Amino acid sequence: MAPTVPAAFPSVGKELQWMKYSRGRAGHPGATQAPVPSAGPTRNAMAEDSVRSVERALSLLRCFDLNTEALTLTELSEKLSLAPSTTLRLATVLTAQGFLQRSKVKTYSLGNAVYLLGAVAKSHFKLHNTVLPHMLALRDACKEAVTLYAMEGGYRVVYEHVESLRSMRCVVRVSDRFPLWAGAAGKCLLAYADAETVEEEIAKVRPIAPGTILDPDRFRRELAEIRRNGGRAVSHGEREEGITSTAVPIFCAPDKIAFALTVSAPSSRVDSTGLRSIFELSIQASRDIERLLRP
Amino acid sequence: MAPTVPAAFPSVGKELQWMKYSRGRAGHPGATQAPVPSAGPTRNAMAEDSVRSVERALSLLRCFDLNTEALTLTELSEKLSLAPSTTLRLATVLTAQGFLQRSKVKTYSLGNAVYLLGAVAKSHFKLHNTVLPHMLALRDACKEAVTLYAMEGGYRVVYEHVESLRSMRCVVRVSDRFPLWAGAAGKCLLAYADAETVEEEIAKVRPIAPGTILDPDRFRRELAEIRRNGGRAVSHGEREEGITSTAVPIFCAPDKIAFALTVSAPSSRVDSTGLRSIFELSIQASRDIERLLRP
DNA sequence: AATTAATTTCCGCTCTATGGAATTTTAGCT
DNA sequence: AGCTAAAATTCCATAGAGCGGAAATTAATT
Repeated sequence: MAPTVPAAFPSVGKELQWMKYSRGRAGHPGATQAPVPSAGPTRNAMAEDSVRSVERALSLLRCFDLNTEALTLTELSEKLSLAPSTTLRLATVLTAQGFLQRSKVKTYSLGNAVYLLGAVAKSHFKLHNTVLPHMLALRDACKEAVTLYAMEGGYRVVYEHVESLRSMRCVVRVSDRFPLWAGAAGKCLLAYADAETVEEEIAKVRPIAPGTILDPDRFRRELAEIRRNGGRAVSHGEREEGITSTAVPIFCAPDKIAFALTVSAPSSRVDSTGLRSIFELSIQASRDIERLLRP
Repeated sequence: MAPTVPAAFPSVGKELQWMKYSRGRAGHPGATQAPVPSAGPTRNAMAEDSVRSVERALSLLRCFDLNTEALTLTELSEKLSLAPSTTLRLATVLTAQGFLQRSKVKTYSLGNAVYLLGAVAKSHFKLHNTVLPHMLALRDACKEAVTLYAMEGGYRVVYEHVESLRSMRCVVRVSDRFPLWAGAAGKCLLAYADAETVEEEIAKVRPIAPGTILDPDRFRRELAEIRRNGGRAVSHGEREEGITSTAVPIFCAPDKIAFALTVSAPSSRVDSTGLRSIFELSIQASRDIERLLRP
């Protein structure tokens, strides 16, 4: 059902978790993507050991993302499919504990407790602390932006990012989420996903850039090709016009992908020999990182 | 009762929240401080609108701080005064949602959801985005470390910090917490707190550095003096030997302090004229920041 | 002022969340 | 290894926490 997320190196003290999303409900046309955390009556039969109110409270926190700074009570209760009274109660508790804050115009946003806890998490995050140096080195070698993606809840989300130093750069932010069905990282991650997940993603495809792969068969063939190449994936403007990017997998076990490591650049700066050297450097970095994340 | 925290500029979209702490239970002797979030049966009579399980789950998250990377189930349930079975259930839900992660040795630590949400909170945090530039400017002017503290749960916690560029520096980390009864920032914050809070803090005093003010009367007199000086506070090795630091208040309303802005340096680098200029620069920065946070 | 929408309070019912006790697993010793 | 103690996990009957509908209040809009 829900796209199972390959658990990352358990030893890293960092395991990616599944997340269930409700039907995408179109959303604002503006933002690239905006998944809706479901906390509603979608109580999938099983789901043992649920502490419903806690699950809901956490889903409430997840309603906020880089493009969603503030939400009203109504918006929250709609996103969560919860009664306004229930939503209010949860929001009140979260606010009292500093996980949310309320503006005088009665909108909620993430509170200082999240900010502070985030700093704590960051300081302990092995991923952050050990991988970033390697990404920096790769950036310096390629002179282009380097990003680390993981699959999560039907998206690829940015876990780490290092900007290029050129004045024209490709920039994303930690916590940004993009579709799996467009772009090198998406294909790389999907190449090692189960067929079910792949089909789910293929069903979502829609043209968002000139290079978007619209033909399902071509998409499937490309995934197979990528797997045959040990995970190397390229995209020419699939997600955004004029960007060429490469992706290589970071495995936590044979054929079990944890992350995709990408290098992104304006297409004009990348020729075929450049591409080859980027892959070489990326693969090397990937090997190093895999070793780092091992037990 | 619980030390009431002065609400910061409500308009900033950032309001500091109270938090209740149980008796300090000594804690490790190593770390400077380690408050224990109470989620236990200390259900203070009132406390309406409680969603107990959510409150407990949030307290569980708060068990982790910069000095507490991982905790076992038992440690958690002790910290929270909850039955192991209850703690396990909460921890399981938090883990399933990515707010916690479990290592193979069965210790819990903060999960990637916290890391990612923290990035979101940071990107929206007006405080972070508007204040930091001013702190950087102050650092450049003073050539010394600049830190922003707020009072919270009987501590002063670091909200922002900019390091000095000298090779000998005073460094703290966002989310670090220190006592209110030692150091310039603590005195500055207490100078505008209510008498009850002040007395609570005075009761906690113990010698942690050569400069610690042990005499209650002297402490009270100094707070009065600070208030008379518009909030300017100095510390000579009160919290840590060899560090001199200054603090000035950032008000959100007349006599309502939101933050303390400090400059910290090795005592050897600060003479009385240096101190005067630091205060001048700090006050100016404080004014600027207050204006920024106004609306 | 009138209308509508959003927020908040209230309350009775249901099923969730609880913690003690029992069981299993893990860790620590000899 | 075998044994013991501690920690983790499962189970379950029960209390009462959390739920959401509906009403009341407040704010926004015309």
